[in-house]
Order: sequence, then C-alpha cells, then structure tokens
Amino acid sequence: MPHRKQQRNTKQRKVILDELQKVSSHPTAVQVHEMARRRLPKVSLGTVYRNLELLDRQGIIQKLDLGGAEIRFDGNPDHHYHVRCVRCGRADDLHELPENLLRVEPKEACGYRILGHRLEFVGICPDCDYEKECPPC
Amino acid sequence: MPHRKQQRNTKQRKVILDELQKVSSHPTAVQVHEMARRRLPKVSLGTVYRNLELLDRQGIIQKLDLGGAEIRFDGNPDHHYHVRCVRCGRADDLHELPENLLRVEPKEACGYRILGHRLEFVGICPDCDYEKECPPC
DNA sequence: CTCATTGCAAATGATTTGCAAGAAA
DNA sequence: TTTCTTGCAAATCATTTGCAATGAG
Repeated sequence: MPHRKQQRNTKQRKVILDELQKVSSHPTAVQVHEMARRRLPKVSLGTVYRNLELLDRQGIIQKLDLGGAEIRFDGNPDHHYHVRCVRCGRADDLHELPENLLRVEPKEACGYRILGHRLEFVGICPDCDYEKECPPC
Repeated sequence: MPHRKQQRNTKQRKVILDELQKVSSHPTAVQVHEMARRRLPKVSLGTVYRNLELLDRQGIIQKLDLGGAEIRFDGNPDHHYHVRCVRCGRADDLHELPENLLRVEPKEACGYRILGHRLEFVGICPDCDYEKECPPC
C-alpha cells in the first residue's frame, strides 16, 4: 500500500490557512500572499501556491478554477456555487438554487446583474478510461 | 455612434475558420494552428490567436474558457454544454439536459465516466455596476 | 537526525503585443 | 492608396519547479 507522506505543521501553512478562512471573499494566490505577508513578511509566493494546492488536495479549502481569470481560493471546502464579476474578477457565493437559475436565466442574483453562466461536466473520456487502475498522475 | 472597423477577408482567416468548422473536436489554439499550417505553412500562432479571438467576438465560433486547462474553440457558436476529460483535456459536446445531470449526478454520460461539474454564474458585481454605461473594455 | 518545507530565482507555457512589411479593398 | 492584417519576436503573467538551506518532529 502507498506510504502516506508525513506532513508537518509549519507556521507558514497555519497562517495561510488562517488568513484564507478569515475572509469571505475568494482571493487569488497573490492576494493570499499579501494577506499572509502581513504576519510573515518573508513568506514567499511559491510557498503560498504550494500550500494552497496542498490544502485543496486535502479538501480543507477549495480551489475555484473556472475560466476567464486567475484561480481563486475559498476557505469553505463544501460544494457550493459562485457568481463572478466579469469586470473586476471578484467572486461571491451564490445563495440560490442553480437549477432555478439555469432554467430561467435571471437578470439579478446576489446583487449581481447576471449575464450568463458557465457549466461544464468533467470526467474521464472513453479513450482514457481503459487505464482505470492508474490515477491521473 | 461608434465606427465599426472595416474588416478584411484574408485567406488566413478563412482557413482558420474552415479548419475549425471541419472538426467536431474542440481544439486548442495550438491545435488549430497545426491544422491551418497544413494549408498555409507560414501562418503564425499569433495570427491564429488573433483570428479565433475575433471570430469569437463576432459570435461566429465560441471560445470555451472553462477552468482546468487551456482555452478550446468550438466551431459551433450556439449555446450548448460540454464534457471534459480530466486526464487528456479533450472536450466533447454534451447530449443531455444539464438540469437532469445537475440534479442527479450520473455515473455515465456520452461515454464519459462523470466525476463532477463546474458551474459558475457570471455578471457585473454591485461595485462595478455603477459604471453601467461603459462596456467591459 | 531526517526529510518535509521553505525562500529564492529561474523556468514554464499559454496568450498577448509591438512593429515593420504585406495585402485587401 | 489606405489601413487592416500578418509574421516574427519579444513581452506578459500566472503558476511551477530546482535546489540548497531551514526547521518540525
């Protein structure tokens, strides 16, 4: 069986997670870096990326990797939907049922003037599927 | 009133559009470049990007700018949904109603083993909205 | 001690842009 | 002619990676 790599509790990791969980916005890695730097002036952007990646893989936070702009991070790992501003890139949580929004595209939601949506299903295609055993590398 | 820039009909543009419309896959800009190069060996990748961008803005093709990977292009400009392979990045058209897929996340669709979906609404946020008159630049 | 993690800097890789030459209209 | 487009190369920009030094356990 695979040997689970021993994980350490560094202060960088703690601060990065703490800063992300503190805000309700959905900051980019660069913004998380700025936030973390106020407490750890020497923390590097690379470390921020590495930790956000790691925390996402562990399901402690979630990476919002949708189109149009940079990746953003959400301190809340639970599955929920977002609205994004096409002008400034800001993202907010969506407090409505997506099925309703999809069926009758509304003009307004959460204070946003809604212009449309992006929806895509993800999975493994028929050509890749025969490799069922091997993880996506 | 804004003066609409006069557009020219170059052979590069024609070949790029033609090649994209010829395939049912959803190629990346680099792949479109390879396809176009078979007919116009000197066409540059920059030109491919510029034309795909322009054709998308005119609603002749559509840019698939969802997360996870590179932008892909679809010769069919009509609004429809896609399934994407998390392993190889390939994208196919979805031949099912997204509302049903959203409600009961299925295991299978279009030959893909479905793992999940990405959905995001896009619009103008309250802070940007006061600039109603000015287009998104 | 060990080896996971960091800071730093350099590397990537997709996309964009500046500019002089080329070609539609 | 005019000026939209192109090819080319260099520039961006977010993200990743290599590596020696650091520090958690």
